[in-house]
Amino acid sequence: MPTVSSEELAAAAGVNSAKLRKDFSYLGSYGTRGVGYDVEYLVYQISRELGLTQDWPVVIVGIGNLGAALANYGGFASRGFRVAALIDADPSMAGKPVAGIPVQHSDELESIIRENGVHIGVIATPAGAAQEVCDRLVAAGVTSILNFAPTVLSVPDGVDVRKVDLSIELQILAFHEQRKAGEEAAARTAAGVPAPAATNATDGAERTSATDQGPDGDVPAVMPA
Amino acid sequence: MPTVSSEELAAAAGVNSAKLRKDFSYLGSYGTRGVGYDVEYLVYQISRELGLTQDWPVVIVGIGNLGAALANYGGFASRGFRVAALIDADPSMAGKPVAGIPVQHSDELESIIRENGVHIGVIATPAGAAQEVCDRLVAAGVTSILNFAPTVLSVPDGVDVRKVDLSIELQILAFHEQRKAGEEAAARTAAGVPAPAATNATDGAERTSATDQGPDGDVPAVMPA
DNA sequence: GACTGTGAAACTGTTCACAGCA
DNA sequence: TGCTGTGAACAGTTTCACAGTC
Repeated sequence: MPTVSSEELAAAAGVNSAKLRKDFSYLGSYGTRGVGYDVEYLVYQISRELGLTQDWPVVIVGIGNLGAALANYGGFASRGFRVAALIDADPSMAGKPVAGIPVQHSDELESIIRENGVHIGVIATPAGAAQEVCDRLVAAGVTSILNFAPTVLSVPDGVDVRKVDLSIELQILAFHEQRKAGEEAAARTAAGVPAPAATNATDGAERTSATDQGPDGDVPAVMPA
Repeated sequence: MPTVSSEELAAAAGVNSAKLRKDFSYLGSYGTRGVGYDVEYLVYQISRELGLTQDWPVVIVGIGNLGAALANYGGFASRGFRVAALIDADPSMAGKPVAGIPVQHSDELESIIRENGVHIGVIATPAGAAQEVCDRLVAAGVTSILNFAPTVLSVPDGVDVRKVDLSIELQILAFHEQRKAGEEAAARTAAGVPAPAATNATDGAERTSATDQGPDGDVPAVMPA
């Protein structure tokens, strides 16, 4: 399949073709009228725009179950990430290979970062250690941090942090599950009990049920502490 | 602190107070004019709306590093999730306790689901096994699936799937990292090279740098295959 | 006086619909 | 003729600003 139309791509992605064309147009005019998009060229252009053509060395700090899972995760290499080092505070881990990479002790953290020109760090430590690790990473030159520890990290301006909460996706599922149950109940009791306030409390958040398996706005932005 | 104002909450959440008040108003009128929101009551109302007051039994299928990490994750219990069972296809895992819960063989999958009234399943298997596990979960009564395997699952209507890709967050960081580098370069070359197309290609996506550490719309919705 | 709740205004994002090109 | 690229219409979201209540 050398070319693809916006219609085909849109169907595969579960969006409408106008949106897809408009989005692509922001990257440039990479399509051909009457024909569609050249697949190979399009993939290259999008990859470049997203930074997939670059090599990003990353370090993973905290080699417990999660750190090991991340180290073994195959998806990284194909997206331009290279695990430059695995770091753990436990001296008995030092030297042990995980996913074929020997674990290094956290004393080495600063020199590893500097020698490999690492800008991206992954924190998979227990909550208690996360802020200290974060501070050391930043001091050594890391400017982007992916945090799996259940703490909010404070960082200086210019450093990006993204926090991944493994339970938030479950919570979103439970939220919809609850709605499903509620709708059944409402359907049974001919005229359901009205919601306390505005009618759009029960808004159009039904999933498209199409190919939509991604994390996106399905839940109010504000959560309890 | 018995009560809290929309202003205080908004500052803590990194949003503006009007938005917060409007959002809360969709749940009902739980505040008091001149006073603010009663913290305990507010937490309860939001928890209820999000389904946190319910007990959700979940099963985790695939007890490798990631499955074990999930089983050990403390955040689940506090959000109303109860790990009803751990399931793995490897017979040598059977009976072995992980996070204090004995692993069960996948032959038991259907009976575990039925006996525990499980509606939510977590798939942490290799990609190859995911669709089969998914089909069995659905056949046994699961209607919400959290998929960590790098495959898109097909499910019948009425079943929710959320796919978690551990590398997508890294990719978002790399995307911003690339922009940081690009901006520096542009700043150095007095008048930077113009983007191929529209001016808003480089849009206002700078992170607020405030308390914003969550996954939210920072990246185009359409990704390469 | 302080703070919520909410219409209306401003803005942002999506979809339509079609001119323009291969 | 078929499909992109894009102004213009539309829809949805956020913010303003203030009336209403404690």
